[in-house]
Amino acid sequence: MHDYKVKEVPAIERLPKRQRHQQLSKLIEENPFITDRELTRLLKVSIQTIRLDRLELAIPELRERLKLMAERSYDSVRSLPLHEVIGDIVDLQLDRSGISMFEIMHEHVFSRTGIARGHHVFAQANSLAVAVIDDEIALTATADIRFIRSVKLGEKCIAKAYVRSISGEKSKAKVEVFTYVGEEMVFQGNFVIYRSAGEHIDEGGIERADRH
Amino acid sequence: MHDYKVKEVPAIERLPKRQRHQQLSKLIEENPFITDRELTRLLKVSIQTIRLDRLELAIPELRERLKLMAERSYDSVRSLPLHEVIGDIVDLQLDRSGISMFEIMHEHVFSRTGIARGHHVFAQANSLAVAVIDDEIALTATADIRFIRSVKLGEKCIAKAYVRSISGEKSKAKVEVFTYVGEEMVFQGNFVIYRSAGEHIDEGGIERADRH
DNA sequence: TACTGATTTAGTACCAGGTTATAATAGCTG
DNA sequence: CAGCTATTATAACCTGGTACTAAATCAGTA
Repeated sequence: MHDYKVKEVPAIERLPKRQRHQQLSKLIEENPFITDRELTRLLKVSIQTIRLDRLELAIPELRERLKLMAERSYDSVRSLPLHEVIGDIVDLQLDRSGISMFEIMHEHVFSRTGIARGHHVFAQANSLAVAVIDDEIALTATADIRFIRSVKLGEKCIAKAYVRSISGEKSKAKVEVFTYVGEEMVFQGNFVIYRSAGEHIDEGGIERADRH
Repeated sequence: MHDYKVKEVPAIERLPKRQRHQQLSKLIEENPFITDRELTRLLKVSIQTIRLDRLELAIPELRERLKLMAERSYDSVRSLPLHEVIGDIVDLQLDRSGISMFEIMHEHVFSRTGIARGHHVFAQANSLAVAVIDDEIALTATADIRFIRSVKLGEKCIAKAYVRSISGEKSKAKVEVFTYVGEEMVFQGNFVIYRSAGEHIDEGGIERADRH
């Protein structure tokens, strides 16, 4: 039984499936939270096809994907129940103070000078200022910042944030952040952070917020 | 109907449940990957009790926990774009003005609210402010910024930078940046940018911070 | 034309890890 | 004893799948 014949012909019109596979991979990579059912809508094929595709491409099911992501992050996370932060939080006292560490890598510097781009240093400080606020929603309102000296490739930035006032205005908090490399202060910022002040914003998304 | 009488009595022997709650919280915090069934083994109570406990303590089920963790990590993994200018420069007149465009994507927002993280909006403005300075080295010295309204997923931010002063101080330039979504101003910042001003700042041997 | 084989769709049974609701039981306590 | 809480049991249902079988569709080719 001469089984082969597909190989001999260049198989020009075998594209549709390949294309779909590419699209599928891309879609899932872009949004790992997508279900097969949602994918059927996007790719216009049956759910079985989606599943066969995932099987062929060795893409695990939604739950496995989320579990893998959770595991990966769990390893590197020091059990903060928190928001997203640039830099590693090494200490955090909500509504009081916080410390994060951020090492300047290649991708953070101007390649020609090895000097860190300002917004990375800012991002560390900003996300720490947001993280230290103990509230459901915290957004930066204003910031007054000073880059005291430039930070270079390989340096470790230690940012220390202090919540200065929660008084009076309930919906705003003032946070001071100082970033050091060693003993030396390299950045200083005064942030005003909007906070939800105990209000509950329900997006119908993930949480089940109400439940009583 | 006075619902409370537990309060009146010191409730000395109400401990077992409280204790279990404490243990439960701790166990789940230590290992968020644990299932209810495994918890029954550890706490020696029925699975219903575990679930009632989680209900009371507002601890979501395993899958929700993993999803939350995955979301947190997914957000932070995609921190800041690593390269050069953030946003697309659509117009640039060195030492005068510049315009860049930056679309807020999934990776720029808090997943729960769809609101962009401040440092991305800042990053666009900052990198534009640096780009507009016609010098070998340009670094942010200070910035005074205001987030006028929050920017949301899908919105296109148009940042316009104007170089306000090169006078007097040769080594500093003042740059104003306004960021708009449509007609609406969403961010405003005053940047002071250090520039090499013909002088040669020897940083790691190479010059020119940016551009191209 | 009929056969072959890949692809796609459909349908069923089953699973984990739950939620929701309802009821029964145990244990104390006034 | 009634009345209460806490616990356990039972059953129906849900999501987002896996595993398997089978049928339908299309393309090529002998």
